[in-house]
Amino acid sequence: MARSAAARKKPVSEPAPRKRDDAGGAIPTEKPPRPFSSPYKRARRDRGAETRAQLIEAALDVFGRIGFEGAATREIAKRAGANLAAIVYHFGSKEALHLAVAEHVAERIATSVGPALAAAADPAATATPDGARRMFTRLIETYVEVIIGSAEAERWARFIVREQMQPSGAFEVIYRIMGGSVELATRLVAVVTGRPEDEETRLRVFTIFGQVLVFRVAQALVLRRMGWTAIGQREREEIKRIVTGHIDLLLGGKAKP
Amino acid sequence: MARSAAARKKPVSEPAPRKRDDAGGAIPTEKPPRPFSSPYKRARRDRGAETRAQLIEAALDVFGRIGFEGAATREIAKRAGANLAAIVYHFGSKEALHLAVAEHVAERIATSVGPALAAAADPAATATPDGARRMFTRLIETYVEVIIGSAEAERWARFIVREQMQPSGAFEVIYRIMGGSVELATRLVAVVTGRPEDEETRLRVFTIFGQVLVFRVAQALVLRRMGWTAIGQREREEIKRIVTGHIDLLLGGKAKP
DNA sequence: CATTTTAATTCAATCGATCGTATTAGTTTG
DNA sequence: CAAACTAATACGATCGATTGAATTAAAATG
Repeated sequence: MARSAAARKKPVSEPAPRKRDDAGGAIPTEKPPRPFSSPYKRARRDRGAETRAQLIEAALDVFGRIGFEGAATREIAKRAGANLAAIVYHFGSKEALHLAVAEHVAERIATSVGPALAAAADPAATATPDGARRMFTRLIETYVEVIIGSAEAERWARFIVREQMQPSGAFEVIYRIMGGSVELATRLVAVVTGRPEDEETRLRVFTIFGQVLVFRVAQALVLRRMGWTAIGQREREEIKRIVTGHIDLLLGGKAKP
Repeated sequence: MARSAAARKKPVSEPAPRKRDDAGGAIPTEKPPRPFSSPYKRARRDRGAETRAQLIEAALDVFGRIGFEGAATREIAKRAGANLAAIVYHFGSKEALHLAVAEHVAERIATSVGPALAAAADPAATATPDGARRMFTRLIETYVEVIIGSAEAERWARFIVREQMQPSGAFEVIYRIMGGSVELATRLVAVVTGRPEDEETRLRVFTIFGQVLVFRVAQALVLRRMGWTAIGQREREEIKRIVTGHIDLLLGGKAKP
């Protein structure tokens, strides 16, 4: 009864034109893409795109800091400069917004590490142990920049780690890109060491990722211990140097440069 | 007016007789300690100790999983088998309970890694690089057990990681024990490598801790990637083997066993 | 030893505030 | 105008916290 009116009004449950086919290797641009140039047919300029984007950005921050249950939709709307009803209008529910944030994070990560991933997936570049090692090192350096570099990644990390500790439906979305990265990295390491992609190799890859990850998830401890106020370019280069040096030590004697 | 009655009744804001002098290296027993034998003066038996302990245990779990803001005091009280009002009665507020949990975690960690820390701090055992290496390896193995070992430690870890990503007053409490561990580990590594405790050495120690930490903060990813359903004894031993092997590779050629 | 007193603790009921969501009227735009 | 979108308000549920009475057991008293 009371449903009919609502059903007529809202385009919800088809979360947005933000949807892409299936993403994959494509590299989306930073800004929300315009639908077309302007055949002004049904394609009215998506006025709500900006609101959606701001809601997602605000939600990413609030969900990451406070957690899903604790996060208040009013706070998210306020930070996004949007109306409270906009959340339900654009996404359908708080939970759907949470999922949209996960998809956004997955997309942004794909954008950030996509080039390095694509390069590493090139069979030609990974034919020899030396080539694989160079690709792997580059991949890890990229991860250093992404994971502890950008302020944006700080928000991603909070959101993702929360999902790790209490996985929800959003974990599935995140896993697609994360799992692929780990899988690719494992293949590279297997080539470098000349060993199969067995349990040991997979675990070793995780420990290498952990060497970067620690600077993100234990950052409060790191900053205090190191006497740093922030991890800037200098600190990042130093971390890169240490970690790549460790990789050389761990994956066998370093080849000539 | 309405205050006088309340003021008379509650012992709050002096959180409990649970308070110890300053803890430190002492190893508290599991059960709440009796005040004295019984000079039956003012020392009545602390009936509320058990309720407090159960509230802290329940709060540790709920805070760790849901986060501070999202956690419901009703849920905590329910899990503790206590009344909702017991939280305010024993701790004063939800936030004070959060701090009490942090202190509890710090105490329990001190108990768990205390022996390994004390052994590692013994000057005699760390006089030679080989001795220092053995101590460091033992320390890391202890951390594997603590961080990804017991079910209890799993709850600690969730709580601590949350504090790292969004430090609150509880971070200060946790840092006391964590910072000391990192400092000691750095000293050991410096002895092993024969290098000073400079920035590089400190960073290297973090990367080694990261190799363990990753199995906690990215556990959902690890489980799915490895095809595990949980990290049990077998998986833990495998992780220990990998990480200690890495330590040998990283800190210089392994000495004879 | 029996009783009363007293403080510590637990309990159910309840408060105002805020939560996510629903509803409806109004505004903007092609 | 019709569709897309925002603003404002309402609603039932749940939040952390408060209250005052009931319960408990040690201490004081006779």
